[in-house]
Amino acid sequence: MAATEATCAAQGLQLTATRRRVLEILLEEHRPLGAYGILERLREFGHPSQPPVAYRALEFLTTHGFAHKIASLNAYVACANPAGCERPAFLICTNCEKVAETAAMTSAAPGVADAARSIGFAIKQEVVEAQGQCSSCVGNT
Amino acid sequence: MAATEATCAAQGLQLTATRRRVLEILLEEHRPLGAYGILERLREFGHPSQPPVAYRALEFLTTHGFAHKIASLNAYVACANPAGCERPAFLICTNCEKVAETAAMTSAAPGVADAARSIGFAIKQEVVEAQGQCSSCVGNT
DNA sequence: TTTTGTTATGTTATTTTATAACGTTGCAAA
DNA sequence: TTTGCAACGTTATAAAATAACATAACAAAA
Repeated sequence: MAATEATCAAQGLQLTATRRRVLEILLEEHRPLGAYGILERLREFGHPSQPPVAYRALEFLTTHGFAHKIASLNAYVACANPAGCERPAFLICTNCEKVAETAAMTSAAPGVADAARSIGFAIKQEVVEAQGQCSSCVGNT
Repeated sequence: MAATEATCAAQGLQLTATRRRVLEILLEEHRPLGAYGILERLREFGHPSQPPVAYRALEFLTTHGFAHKIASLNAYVACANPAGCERPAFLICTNCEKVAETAAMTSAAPGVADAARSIGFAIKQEVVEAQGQCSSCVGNT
């Protein structure tokens, strides 16, 4: 949260009340939350809670790397390392639903980078999401 | 298509009319098609076209590796190599919408595999999707 | 042959996820 | 002091996916 505030201050980004609240909600949960789950939480706090409210905040947060969308779940998580987040990849536990974010310094998927280079494909963005069981859940279910 | 037929025959899978038609539709398109796009095409051919029709066929096709879901697009593509498809990864052109499938022999994302190992996470499935521009589209848009 | 189990289909309705569109507000720069 | 811009509030709707339940087709068991 502090890192996010710092980044916003440094870059002149407006961390408005709703945006901040959505980020707080994501940080409190330790698992991905759907847009409508976020809306529910916002409602509890008396915020406006029509869908665009959540989607706008999420767009801001994901655009600037403060949160990420997990495409295979249609859900959102706070970034684990907002200060220096590049090419994030995710380990999604199908049992407890928690998500670990790997802060790969280099590409998480060099095999893909090689394949891309060989056919002249210019990669702009990577989505790398692994599903499985976290250490606490291995063996269960 | 031939490979798919062979696999179905070998494994006792029923490649029924609708399933076959959906796969043909995906093979004809050279780009990912949403479930409702598929339904439209089915309708043109006089097939029943309620949503579950497409989703059931897609579930069959994806479960057995004859097609893949592109999670970041909520869309589907025919598998480029149904005979020996493991750990597929995708290069998605944001300009022309075509998708190249890389048939990585090993994990497309070893960085993630390493991270997983180090925290005791057991990976069951990987989603690797890169967005960018294909060789024909680099420079455009 | 009839019954039974299984797999696939047909259909209606609903849920879940996401965006379009349009007016308003707050604030800073011209 | 108005003009421009970014963010917000709200209504409506689009797009994606699934729940639920009835029917059909067919092979194996009785």
